[in-house]
Order: sequence, then structure tokens, then C-alpha cells
Amino acid sequence: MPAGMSEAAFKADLTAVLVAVQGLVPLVLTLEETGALPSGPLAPEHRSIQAGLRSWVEQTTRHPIGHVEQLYTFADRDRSRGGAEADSVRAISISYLALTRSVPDETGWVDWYSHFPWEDQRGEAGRRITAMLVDRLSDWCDSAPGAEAERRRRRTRIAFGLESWEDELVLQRYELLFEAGLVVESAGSGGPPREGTGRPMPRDHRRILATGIARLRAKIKYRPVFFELLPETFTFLELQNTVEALSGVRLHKPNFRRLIAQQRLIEETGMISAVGPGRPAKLFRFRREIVEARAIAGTKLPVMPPR
Amino acid sequence: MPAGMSEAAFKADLTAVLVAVQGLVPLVLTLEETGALPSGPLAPEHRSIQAGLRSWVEQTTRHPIGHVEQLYTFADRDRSRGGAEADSVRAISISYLALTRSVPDETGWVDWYSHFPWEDQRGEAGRRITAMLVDRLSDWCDSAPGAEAERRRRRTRIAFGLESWEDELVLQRYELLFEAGLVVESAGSGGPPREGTGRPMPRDHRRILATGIARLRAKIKYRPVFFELLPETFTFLELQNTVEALSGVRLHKPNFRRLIAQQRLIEETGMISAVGPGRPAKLFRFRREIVEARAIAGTKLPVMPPR
DNA sequence: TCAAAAGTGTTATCCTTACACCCATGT
DNA sequence: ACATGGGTGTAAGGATAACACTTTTGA
Repeated sequence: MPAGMSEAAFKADLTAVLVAVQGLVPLVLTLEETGALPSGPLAPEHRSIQAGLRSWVEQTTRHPIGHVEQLYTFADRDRSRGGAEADSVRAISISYLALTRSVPDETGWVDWYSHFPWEDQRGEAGRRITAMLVDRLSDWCDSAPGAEAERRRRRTRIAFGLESWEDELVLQRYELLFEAGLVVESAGSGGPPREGTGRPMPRDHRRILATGIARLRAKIKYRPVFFELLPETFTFLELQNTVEALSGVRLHKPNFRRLIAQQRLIEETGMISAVGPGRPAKLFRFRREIVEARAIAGTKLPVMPPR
Repeated sequence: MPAGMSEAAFKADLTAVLVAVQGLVPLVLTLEETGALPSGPLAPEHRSIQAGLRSWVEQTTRHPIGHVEQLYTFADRDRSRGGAEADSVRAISISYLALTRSVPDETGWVDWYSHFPWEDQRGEAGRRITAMLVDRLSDWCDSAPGAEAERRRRRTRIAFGLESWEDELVLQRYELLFEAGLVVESAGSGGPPREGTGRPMPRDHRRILATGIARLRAKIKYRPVFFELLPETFTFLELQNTVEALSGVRLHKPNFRRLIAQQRLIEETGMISAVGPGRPAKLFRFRREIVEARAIAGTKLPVMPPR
């Protein structure tokens, strides 16, 4: 390590992106007063950070957590801009993603798309907002000199799916909007918060949430974590709605069925769910045994045939 | 956060898994005296951790780094076992993976398979070691009572590929060997270090290295990071050797060619490399433009057709 | 001439995609 | 009857895996 480094003491805190899904709506737990993600100092009395986070969340929500995963550790000097917090340099923030089954009555859960309306491509509303933002971004691209303008245009083209929408680029899209001054956090005192740019969050919590959403969207493609968000038994439509809520895109029903069926991820319970209109649906149950074996499914390298 | 948590001050340090490939050998940088991964205290004078790590590594190796990525943050109480370090509770360790082009003359680079001989499935030697370890693990499975024995057997079966070898399960394999007391770090004073269990590393550095290898093996399957490890121009065989070195498995040459060609990842330079025996090979160059567009290639959900 | 490596063809198979269609229930 | 959702069939196209084979060099 470089000479002249000073040994420094840091404050450390945990920040949790706690996710549930209710029907068509992906929910994230936020603090009511501030709108921030739940967070607190790291307690040395826990054996591991993960264990500490798990026990805290389980106390808070009174629901077991299905899946916990570390997201990212920030120790950046410029984390909170604008504030006169010289000592923010010495704060380390470790963020986690945690999934739980839905908690209808508890307060503090909000639709995560209220913070990222452009991430919901399931309906016209979200797509209109995306189009509006692409418009604004296009001005921002043009406002740069020469080569930089081209770089900005390329980033915009990829991130906002002018060819095809990639649901996982949540963070890249937020960073672009941030740089362009199109979200309140970076708009400065001049720009009034514009319609459709989403509810802001304190500090860099919206970036952390974006990281969490991106990670979750990536993960469901190779590991069936969505079962941690569903009740014990569920219909195919409920499963599809959950995945659509997370990924923010509409899925093709028949093909989605087959995709799941073919992996043998679920089995029939024999029960029938007859709520709402339409033909009653079979209730399924997740086959937990399959997950461990399928922990890593996709080798994508052309390995040599044995012998 | 739970009531009664004490505000505590932490020491924070960075640990780097710095990787290069030379011919058939994947290399990792370690400190010569201790065999530890390079690490040092986090310096508050850097704008971000990532920036600090990058500048430090570039000084140390005098080579530019192609790719840096955060691995994991440990703040576990029981990180170092055996030592009488009561205050290890208050240490946070942030680990990074970094890739660089090969550095032949510099000292301190070691074959990462010297620490994980069972991870090299390219030849008979590694496969023999794996078979030996599976044997030892089988004893460990049997030594447990009832249901636990069955759980152990299933974990072993999956991790050690008794059906099929999954190159990405590096950490799971190491954890199994650790729990079974088959690596020096966990063997206790009784068990003499056994042949074929790999060179130990101080603290939990071998676990960190395992995490880095696993991450890299996973990453090369959906993002062509291996180009960060190759020189500007290279032959197809050099490319294949690099990927084989990282993944620890032999690849099928014709199909590997087509896999790369089909993604349009490389282009001919017009030059020819005529070293060694055999027909001279065309020299290729990596097409950097392709990467950004292909940042996320694999959507695996059956989305609705547009309109 | 042979060993070693480069490089091409080809086929069977599986997976993905898109479209079409029928089934069962409540109003 | 018809709207709503449940559920199946299938055929085209693409990707993959395995095998066989030709080409070009140095020793």
C-alpha cells in the first residue's frame, strides 16, 4: 500500500434493501419520515454482518427472510453532496439485499417504481416516461463538446434500450440521469424537480436501491429466488406476476410456463385456486430440492467431451 | 436497528486478488514472506475505494489494470481462528478482484493452483487429487450422525461434480474441505498437512482467493473479461489457453473458435504468428466496441413479442 | 514423413420463439 | 354469449455438441 497512508478509524453502517412483492407491485421497505432505506450502525456483537442483518430484519418485519446477499460497500468521500459533512469520508456503508414474503399490513413499504418510474416497462405509463427522459437526455448529449457528445449518445442508446430494452441496466440508467441533472439528487437548486423523475431518497440511497433492483433482476435469470417472495402455494399467474413485477417487463405466458416446467422447479399440489374470473388454476409448490442441484446451471463454455 | 447497539470504530483494510495469466498458468500476486494477498489500510485521501485500489496496484505492478471489481466485505468476528486477537471484531476487510496483463519478471506471482490443486481439471494430476479428496470427504460424510451425513453427501456430490464438474463452485469446495478439516487452516494441531490440499494462506486469504477465482470463472461466461489478460494481439490458441487456465477445464477447440467468432468479439490483424511447431496462426485483435453493447447479453426470460 | 497445431464441414439435437388454438368458469 | 384467465400443440430458426476431416508448417 502507498507510503504515507494514515491509519484511520471508520464508522460502519449497514443499509438494507428489503424487498417483497404484493400482486403486481414490487415493494421496498423505507422509513416513513425520511424516505430512507433502513440502516444503522454495525454492531460488533454479531458473529457476522449477515447474521446481524438477518436477525434485525426478522425482528422488524416479523417474517422470516428467504435470501440475503451483500450488495456493495461504499466508502467514497463524495457520497453525500451538498452537505457540509467533512467527516463523511470516514463512513463505510455496507449494503444488503434481502427478500421476504409479502407483508400487507405493515407500514413503510412502498412501490419501488415510485422511485424509478422509468423502470416499469409493463405498461404505457412507464414507457411514456422513458420516452420523455430519452428526450431530455438527448438535449444533454447535444450540450457536450464533440467526442463527449458521441460518448453520451452511445451510453444513452445502450442504457435506455433504443435497440432493445435490457432490464438489468438499472444502475447505468440512474447514473446517466444523475449526471444529466435529471434527478432531484443532482438537479441543483436551479432545476425544479421534474414530473416523472421519481421520488428522491436521502444521501445515495436511491443508487443503493438501483443496485439492489439490478442485482435481483440479474439473479432471477439464473437462480429462482422469486420463490422466496411467494407464499407456499401459488398459481402460475401469481408466479408470472411476481417475475414481471421484478423485471419490469411483460412475459409471454405459454413460454414462461414451459420455461418453468422444463426446469422441474415446481410440482402440483392437487389443490385448485378459484378466485376471480376465469378458469380456476392449479396450485403449485416450489421443489426446494431442485435449487441446490441447480445452484449453478449455466456453463456456457464448449468443454471437451469426456474421454 | 436494534436498540442497545454500540457505536464502534473500525479499522478498514483493502485486500486485492490481482490476477494475470502467463501461457497455461493463472497467476496471483502474493507477498513473498507471508504468502498473503497484498493488503493495506484504507486511505481516506482517495475519492473512492476503487480509485485507491487502482492507483495503488498500478504503482506496484507498473502495468495498467483492465478490470477492477469489488468482491466481498468481511466484518466477521471469527475471521482469524486460533489467534488471541480479541479486537479482530473491529476490522472490516474489503476485497477486490483486479486483472492485469502478464508480468513475467516481477516477483511474487504464483500459480493460483498451488493453493487449489483440485481446481485444475485440465490434466490427470489435478483429477487424481480431486479423486483423493473426494475419498477423504466421503469418510467425513460417514462420520456424521444420520441426517447430517446425508446432507454432507449431497453437498459433496454437487460441489465435487460427481455428476458433472461445475468450475464455478470454487468457494463451496473450499468450504467443504475447510469444514472437513482437510485444509491446513482448519486441520488443527492434530492433523499433519496432507499432500494435495494446497498451500495455505494466512488469515482467511485463501477463502478470499477462492471467491475471486469463482467470480472470475462465472464472469468469463457472460462477459469477455479475458481480453484484459491478453496482449493486444494474440492467436486463437493463446485465447483458448487463457480461458482454460482460468476455468480449469479443457475446451473443445473447433467449437470454442466458433463461439468466439459468432459473437464477433475479435477481428484479424492480417499478421501471422509463427512460433513453435505447427502451422502458423493468424493474429487477432479484440474489438473493444463490441463489449459495451454486449455488456449484458443474456436475457433469459421469455418476454412478450413487441405489439 | 510425421507430429503438431490451424482451421473447416456437417449433422443430430435441443432450446427458444412465435403463433394458433382449445378449455373451464363467472356474469 | 362472452370475457377472462388456464392451458396445450406445433413448426421455424438458431444455438450447441460431437464427430470427421483438410491444411500448413518445422524437424
